[in-house]
Amino acid sequence: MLGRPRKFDENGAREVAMQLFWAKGYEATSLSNLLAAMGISKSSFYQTFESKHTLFEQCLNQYRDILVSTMSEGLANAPTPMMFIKHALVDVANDTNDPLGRRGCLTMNTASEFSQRDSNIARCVEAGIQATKDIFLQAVKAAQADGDISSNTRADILADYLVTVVSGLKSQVKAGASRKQIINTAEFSARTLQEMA
Amino acid sequence: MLGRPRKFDENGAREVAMQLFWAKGYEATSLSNLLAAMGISKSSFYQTFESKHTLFEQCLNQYRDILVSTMSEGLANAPTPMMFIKHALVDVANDTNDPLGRRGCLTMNTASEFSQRDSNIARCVEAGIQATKDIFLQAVKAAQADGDISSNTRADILADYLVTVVSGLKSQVKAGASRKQIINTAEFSARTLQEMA
DNA sequence: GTAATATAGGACCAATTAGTCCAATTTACA
DNA sequence: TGTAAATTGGACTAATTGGTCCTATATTAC
Repeated sequence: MLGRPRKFDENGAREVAMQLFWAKGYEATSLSNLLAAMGISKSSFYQTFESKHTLFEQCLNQYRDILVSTMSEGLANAPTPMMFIKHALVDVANDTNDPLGRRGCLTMNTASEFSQRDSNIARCVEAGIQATKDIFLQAVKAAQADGDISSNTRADILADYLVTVVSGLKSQVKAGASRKQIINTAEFSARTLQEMA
Repeated sequence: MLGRPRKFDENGAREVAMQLFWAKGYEATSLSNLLAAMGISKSSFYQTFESKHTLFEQCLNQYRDILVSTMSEGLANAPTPMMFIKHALVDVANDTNDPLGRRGCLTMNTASEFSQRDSNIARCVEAGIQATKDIFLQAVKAAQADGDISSNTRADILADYLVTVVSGLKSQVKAGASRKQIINTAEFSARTLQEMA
């Protein structure tokens, strides 16, 4: 290794950028915003991350990876798969606590902002959705094996349903829904899985 | 009435603008885009609509009004309230047919883009959500009276649930979900209402 | 010491943005 | 015919955007 070593932590800076993109969206996050938050100069930025767009794609993937590992751990550590599912739904209500929480899901925010206009981004978005769907699918199959969820409906349909409901709940939070309302909707959705014939 | 009459149709121009905002979002729709689509000059634009932001608020309200009247008619003309609800869910699948359909819901798109940053917009968004919620509430109560939906769950909770699921479905379409997947999820959601004890 | 690399900072750029203003023109009605 | 109002189009702002480039400096390994 030759030359002066990097003073800032690349992953840390990317994490900061991800938080900004998550809260404000891609377009609304200006380069100045990024530089200020990341605490680096424009020169360092372009040397390290190539462009705003490249950095954004990295952030999208990082978000997905974090989400996947968080969910996987959640599933592994949950008392039962069904309790993991229920928690995944009801936990969205906690996003209502501080204003910072009302930022939705970076993947779905991105889908909304410009997956239609950028096929690279669209692929990142689809990969992100698929990743969480896979975890829900695992959980549903296990819950069906446990008898907590009826096997009359195909597991992949239930996984799609869960992804849809969670993304709907996150949207509602972002749109201003109350904590109580999110809890009610989440609990009802969980009940539908348990009580369907 | 004095002076030269307006050559273009104000409501028509607003409608065109609404379509653009709906498809691309507020920021991504530039003034040039608007002028070209609306077919008027910059001078006429500012004389008639005051500003891009003002026009956008008008479009949001117009969108809500159209949605409300469409849904109200749908409910009034449906064979049963339950069939209206089911149709509202399954019909989202038709958005997958042409790429133009994959633009989500203007109200929720707006919530995602910048309801956090603009309290006026946030109020428009909340009013829009409340309006569709009210119609679903009406439908649910009627379906409960018909015995098509159990009365064991409060109607307002089911209305919130419906708003959440529909917005989730629209998000999934925008993110690239297949028609089949939307139909499956929508039909399952409809079944949950019918079969819950 | 020297080569290699990272740093900060600032000059610079071309493009785009929403918005203002003005002049010239068109159209109606009284 | 004159006045009021709407039209177009273009000139013009001030600001911001993402991005490039250059210089000077700092820090490391060899």
